[in-house]
Amino acid sequence: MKQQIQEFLKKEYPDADFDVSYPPEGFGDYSTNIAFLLAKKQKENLKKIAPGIIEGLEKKFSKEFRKIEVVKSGFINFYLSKEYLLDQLGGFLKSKIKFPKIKSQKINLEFVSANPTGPLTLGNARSAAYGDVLANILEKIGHKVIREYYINDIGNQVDVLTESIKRRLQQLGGENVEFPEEFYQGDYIIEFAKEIKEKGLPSELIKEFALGKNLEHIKKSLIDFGVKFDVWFRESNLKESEEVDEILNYLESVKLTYKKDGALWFKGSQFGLDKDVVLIKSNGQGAYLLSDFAYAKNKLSRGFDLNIYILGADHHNDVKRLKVGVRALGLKEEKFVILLHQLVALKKGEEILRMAKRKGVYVSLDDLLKQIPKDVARYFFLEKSLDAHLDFDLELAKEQSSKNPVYYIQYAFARINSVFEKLKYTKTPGDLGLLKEKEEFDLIQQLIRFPEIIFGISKNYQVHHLSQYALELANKFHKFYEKQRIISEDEGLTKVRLALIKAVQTILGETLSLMGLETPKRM
RNA sequence: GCCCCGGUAGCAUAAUUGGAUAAUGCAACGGUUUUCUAAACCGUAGAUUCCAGGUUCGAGUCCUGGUCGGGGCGCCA
Repeated sequence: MKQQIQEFLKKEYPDADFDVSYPPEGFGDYSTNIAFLLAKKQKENLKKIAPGIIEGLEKKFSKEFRKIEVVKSGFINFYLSKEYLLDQLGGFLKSKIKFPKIKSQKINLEFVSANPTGPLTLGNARSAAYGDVLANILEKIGHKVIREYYINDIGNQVDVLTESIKRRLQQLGGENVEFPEEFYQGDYIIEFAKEIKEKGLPSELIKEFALGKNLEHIKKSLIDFGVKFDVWFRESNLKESEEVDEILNYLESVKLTYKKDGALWFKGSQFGLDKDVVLIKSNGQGAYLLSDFAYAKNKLSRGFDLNIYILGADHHNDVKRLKVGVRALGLKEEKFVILLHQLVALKKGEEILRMAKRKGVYVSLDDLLKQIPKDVARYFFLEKSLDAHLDFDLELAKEQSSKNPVYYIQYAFARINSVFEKLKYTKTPGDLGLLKEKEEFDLIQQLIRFPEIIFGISKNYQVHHLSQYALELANKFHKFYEKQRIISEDEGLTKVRLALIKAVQTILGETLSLMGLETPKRM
């Protein structure tokens, strides 16, 4: 309905700037600020303009609303009619959730993409939970989504990894070698070394062994966390690809590259970067940025209409560079969306530590999942905006795990189920008109927002709105449940109330599964 | 020094992207169960939205300056 109002107003008043939003309680179901924005623009009196707008709306939506009115503040408020609400409820019961129509796009969603140099950290977990749910939502609304993980399997960090293992091997052999700070300090490196020693692997295979081992581990952690990828894309595949040559040739042809100190530079400063950047290092190897450019081009060549990246805030500089690169290469900028998530720090008592894989200072996703259930962990990340900085206190998380709001939502689901164990819903809703109570209509109103919320998130990527929504729906159900009896002497009423909670359960189930959470029948 | 993100109740966060009375969970206090699951419900208390200006019908949200915290400014990825 929200979109319908929006579309209608847009058509009627093409150059008006306005919003349709959910008002605070007591001001109807929807509201718009078009009246005073239009009044301002046309330098007209609000009182003169509003009636005309309302008249048009009333004509168009005579069935949907029982009241459309302008209030003192200038908002136009919409009150849904009982008939419309019941009609929508009927629709839900036939399991037809009508989503706003969209143009289906082929979307590449890249997330996590942690270096295969060790276990996933909580920062990676955040990206994993958020990306997974965003993908679910985009699919729900009708897009085709590929979940992609970019593996940085070449470059300096891989060499450091390999060298770290070699040193540990030497130490195992009783040699007294240095182990510098910049090497990977984690215990898993020692484990790798032990295994390599046992198997007697030759030194040239150490790199592949370590990468393989780490990747395997990463995949397993992600599966434990309920996250699956469609494509695992190796950076090394780009190395010999035509994309790299095309990029270099193109940039050269438009004179955006030059040589200096034995390296090949890209004139990023012409596009607003602080300084130029290296594409090919003086040792002849491509810099990571060259891979990034090639990767972007590669994604387009695979026919994606939209490419979404979810990156940690420590990459914010890369965002600029990537965007500049896309522009310089003449690729379509609007096909690239980059979302940054703020970092997750580690809190131990009063101390706050920055996670660092190399230093071995981190909590891994595995550690987390050993301490708290998967659903609690996922929800913890899903309820927060990407912009929120997180100081993660594992002890506190463990302690409060049983109080996590996720159980509030799941409990509503289970409660409904237990009613159905007493009395089954027979697939005939009966006379919906018997629904009269406030709690009942609050529930229906919340139900019909579901497609609107999903649509909203598919546009603004604010995944945490979904957990918010689920919480509200559960809240409205619990209130209803406490106040009104579902199974009663009154057969007709019992029937429609069963139908109502059936619809609630359907939508609750949808939100839970979109978030990748269990739908428990009992708790 | 420059760039990005944040500062909201004791704690952790929201606020539909400039809207109406700043919301939720945890923590605190009081109450509700012979009836479909009390992991619930009802109520009380708790906020100068970091500070100072500004923009306008309207600012937690935008602008300027400051302040505190996180991150980034490499021929590392």
